Amino acid sequence: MAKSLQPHSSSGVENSVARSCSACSMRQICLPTGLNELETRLLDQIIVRKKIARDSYLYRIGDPFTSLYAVRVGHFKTYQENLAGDRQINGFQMSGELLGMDAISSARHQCDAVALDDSEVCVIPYPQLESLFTEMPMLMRHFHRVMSEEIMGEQNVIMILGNMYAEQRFAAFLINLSRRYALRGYSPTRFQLRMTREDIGNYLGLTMESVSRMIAKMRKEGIIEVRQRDVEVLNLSALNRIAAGIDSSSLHASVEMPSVVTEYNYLSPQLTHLQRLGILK
Amino acid sequence: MAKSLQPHSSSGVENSVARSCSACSMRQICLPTGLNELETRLLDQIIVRKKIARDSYLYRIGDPFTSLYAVRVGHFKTYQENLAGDRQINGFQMSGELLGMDAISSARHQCDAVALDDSEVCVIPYPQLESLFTEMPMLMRHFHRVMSEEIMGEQNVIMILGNMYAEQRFAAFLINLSRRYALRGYSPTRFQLRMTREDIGNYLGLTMESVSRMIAKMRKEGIIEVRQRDVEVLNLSALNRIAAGIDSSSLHASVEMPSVVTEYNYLSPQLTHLQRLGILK
DNA sequence: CGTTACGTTGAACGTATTCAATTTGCGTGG
DNA sequence: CCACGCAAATTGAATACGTTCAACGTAACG
Repeated sequence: MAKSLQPHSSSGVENSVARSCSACSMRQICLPTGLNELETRLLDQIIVRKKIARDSYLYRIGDPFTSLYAVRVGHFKTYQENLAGDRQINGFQMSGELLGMDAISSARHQCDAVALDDSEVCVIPYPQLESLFTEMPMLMRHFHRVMSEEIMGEQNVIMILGNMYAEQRFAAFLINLSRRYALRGYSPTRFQLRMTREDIGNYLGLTMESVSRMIAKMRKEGIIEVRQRDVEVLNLSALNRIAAGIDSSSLHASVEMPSVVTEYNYLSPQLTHLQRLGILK
Repeated sequence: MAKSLQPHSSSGVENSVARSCSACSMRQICLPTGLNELETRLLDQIIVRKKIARDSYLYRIGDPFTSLYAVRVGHFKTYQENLAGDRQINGFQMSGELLGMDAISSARHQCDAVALDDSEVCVIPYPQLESLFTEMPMLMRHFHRVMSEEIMGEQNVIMILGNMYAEQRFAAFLINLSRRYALRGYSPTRFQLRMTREDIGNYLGLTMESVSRMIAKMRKEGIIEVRQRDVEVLNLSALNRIAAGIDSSSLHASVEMPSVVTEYNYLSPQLTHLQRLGILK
């Protein structure tokens, strides 16, 4: 194998392991979950990394499908486009999440995937991945779980879009982000929005203006604090109540009170009631 | 193997093959697609059939996940439920389609699945199915395509719910049904709605009343004829234009005119532009 | 033939959108 | 360092789309 093309290699002994799945902080969330050392190494051998600059495409609608992509660093959005040129954002992806699974059946990508930050992905050639499945049932099983999670996640979006008011939608959106950051070891209450208000609105089936109004409302009620794209969740249970649609807005949301809604456990691998109900991913 | 438990067996030589995938009219659409005779037989061995009466559950939210289900006869709806008890229908399933894939990751069903007709399903024990994948790469690959199609289908719903007006939504709904019936050898222009207006509205993020009004509007414009649940599509290209959002309603929709929208091919296994755009499944 | 579930239609209402004006933040150049 | 220009975000007022509420129809079934 050729030496690293990266400048500033810390030493000459830097080898493939140093940049392998085993050394990746996302290995408990990403594809190698549950694999042993040897298996991880086998998976490593088919993966290469790739940097994607902010606002540039990872892939585009119609591109031939060759690989899945795991986000290593950064964030992405994926969207469809209709004949009139309107876009619908399907989701925002962060580290450890897989992109491109919707392209398997048609062999062409069905979405555009755009980096929201300067990002880095692991390129996973799909035919080789499928070949590995035969030798590595654990990998296959986990892959199926990942696809199933993707389906669940989209069902949650369907619930949001089909059944919720603007305020509920935005609350559900924040809760979802909160939980995903918590899973990655980040704060569930303080994080940055990586996307514009317009992107959020598009994703939630609202306009940018409506999103802005929901933010203003929740700020006024002391549920969140937002400066630019920095979000602080001040009252998560109020957010949960709003998303669940059991918050009569006559109640003072800032008053913490025993609630019917079970507080969810940010780190539990088990699904909570709220997740099951589509409020969380 | 025991003799058939069914009454009225036409003869004593009726064996397992007579009720196998090889003999099933859905084999080109369902799981055994692409398998050879031997492989199909292996798949058969893990499958049993089950009848589900109209309005009864195939599975319920929270049920332990043991099997996937392929619809053999009849129709189903699947829906999620939120804390307030509101339901959101995720989809309607017809013959040859697979149910339960959203349960793989959590090992519990995430939806209720209810039969809209007296129906029959093939019960596919999931652990055994996964075991087969190791020996039958074709089966595995097709399964991945099926899951990927499920993801695509849900992305289409997201597009409908996030981006379309009531009229577009209903048009997209009809087009989707039309195409799926066509794939099964039925008429793309005459079919029965198996669900109530309320179910349609729920699925499309509308009320029953709105659906009713859209039907009335399209009838008045000569695009469809509807009597009870019998639908006849009189002007499919108008329907396509409406769904695509390129139909200025000032134009007389009943006048057939050259359109930017490519007429889609009902039977092509290839994805058309419209499908890709989320208007079709 | 009444009962019930499902569907249609009309009118008033409400939520989110549209359109427009302003504000804020940030990068660039004078 | 401030001025400028641009993109993103906020806010307000008018409008529109679909909902809600209510009354009426229609078909299936005992």
